Amino acid sequence: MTSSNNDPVKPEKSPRVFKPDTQKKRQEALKNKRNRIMSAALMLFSKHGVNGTTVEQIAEAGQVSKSNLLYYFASKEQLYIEVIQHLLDVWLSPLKSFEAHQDPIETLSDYIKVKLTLSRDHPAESKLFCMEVVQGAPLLLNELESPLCELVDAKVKVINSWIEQGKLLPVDPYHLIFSIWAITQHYADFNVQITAVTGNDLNQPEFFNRTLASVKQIILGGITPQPQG
Amino acid sequence: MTSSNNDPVKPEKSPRVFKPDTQKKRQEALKNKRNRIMSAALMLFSKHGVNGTTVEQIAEAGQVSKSNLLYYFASKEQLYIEVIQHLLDVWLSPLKSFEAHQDPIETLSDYIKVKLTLSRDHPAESKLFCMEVVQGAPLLLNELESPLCELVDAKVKVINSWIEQGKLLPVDPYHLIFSIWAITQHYADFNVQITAVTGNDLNQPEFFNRTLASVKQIILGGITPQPQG
DNA sequence: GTCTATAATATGATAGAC
DNA sequence: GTCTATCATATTATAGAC
Repeated sequence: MTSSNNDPVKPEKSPRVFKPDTQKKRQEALKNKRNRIMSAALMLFSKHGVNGTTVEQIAEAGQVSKSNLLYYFASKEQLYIEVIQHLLDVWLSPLKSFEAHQDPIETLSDYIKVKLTLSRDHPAESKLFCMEVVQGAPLLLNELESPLCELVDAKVKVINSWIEQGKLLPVDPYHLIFSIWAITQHYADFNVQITAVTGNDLNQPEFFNRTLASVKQIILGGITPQPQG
Repeated sequence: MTSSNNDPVKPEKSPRVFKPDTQKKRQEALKNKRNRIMSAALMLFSKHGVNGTTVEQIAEAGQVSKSNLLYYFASKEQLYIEVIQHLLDVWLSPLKSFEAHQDPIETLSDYIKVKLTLSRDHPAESKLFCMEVVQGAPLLLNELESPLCELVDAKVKVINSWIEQGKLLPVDPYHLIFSIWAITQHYADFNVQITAVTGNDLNQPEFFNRTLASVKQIILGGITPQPQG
């Protein structure tokens, strides 16, 4: 990076053969470029769909040439697959964080907050996931189905145990989970409609907080046991 | 074109010049053909997106030739626009049916049922609407925004009046409406995921009823006033 | 109104120099 | 690794006969 090569167009690409960590830097640069491309692809895919996005548009947004992009990714489909797979990491993680020994209302409340925060901070991921599933998840389903079912089944058991302990009013755990997903993701996926109707979006802190409170109230209000007496 | 033309491929296209209602029949046939094409387009657009669907595929599904399709619709985009516009009729109608003088829980309950029934019986419409909005509703927004806002604002007033009368616990009306939309539409749009997780879909009557009951419980449970004492 | 070419273009992907 | 052609193909739309 300190070499005499100061090409302003690609400052990250000046590996010095003298340095011992050249290999590492090279790999980093490569990784960064791939990430940049994938990030650009995610954005564009989520806005215009996969088939509505050209390789050239992605290349431009990722600040590489079209053929250079195809050097890093064998094909557009391969790029799409990698973007989708990368999505799943972001997507499945929040569900892992709720456990039976915790207070159900608090746990569900946290989960709603995490999901709504995800909708605010990663709308492109939410939208692309949405479109993929809406269209039948041709790519996603094989990879998603098994881990998703396991995760959901585990959480269903947790919810059922809460109900048995009287900590939660009786409710179908599957539909409870679906409802939380549906509502929280709706604020990302349908943000255009929401903004059209309310004039607000989740990036406005007051609106975020109001939304969070309302969603909690609606979802949790019907399943919170009343204090006896 | 006279009665002797019994081409079996297109049985609906045999208008007899002798009959006085030839004009009418012709227009009907034309309308039917347009409807068939639009119906095929809706199905394919909802499955593969607009850009993932070719005119030829639509033509095949609609049982017309590609060039014949382009005789009825000036362009693919024009066809798409008409499909989307046709959607709105189906889409905005159910919201019209709730009024202030009715019982709120019953009214909201009916609305949820109507919306969930729509998800069961018109999943393609739901999905295409979803994809269009997710992608920013480039076509839809101009047409949708104004009538949607009016409708929503009117319903918000109804809900607020219910709350003032103590018939409904305090809740943000906008988020209540969004939540109902989100959950009910989720069962159409994400049906692949729901089937993957539960093994069921809304076309199974038991599952439909269980879903309806759960959604009602979750949505209405938190906003139904408790009987005093 | 319907069909068979065919034009016009867009786009994914490759070849080969550097 | 990156670039400049360029190929190969898919696809929208049109022209013109019937």
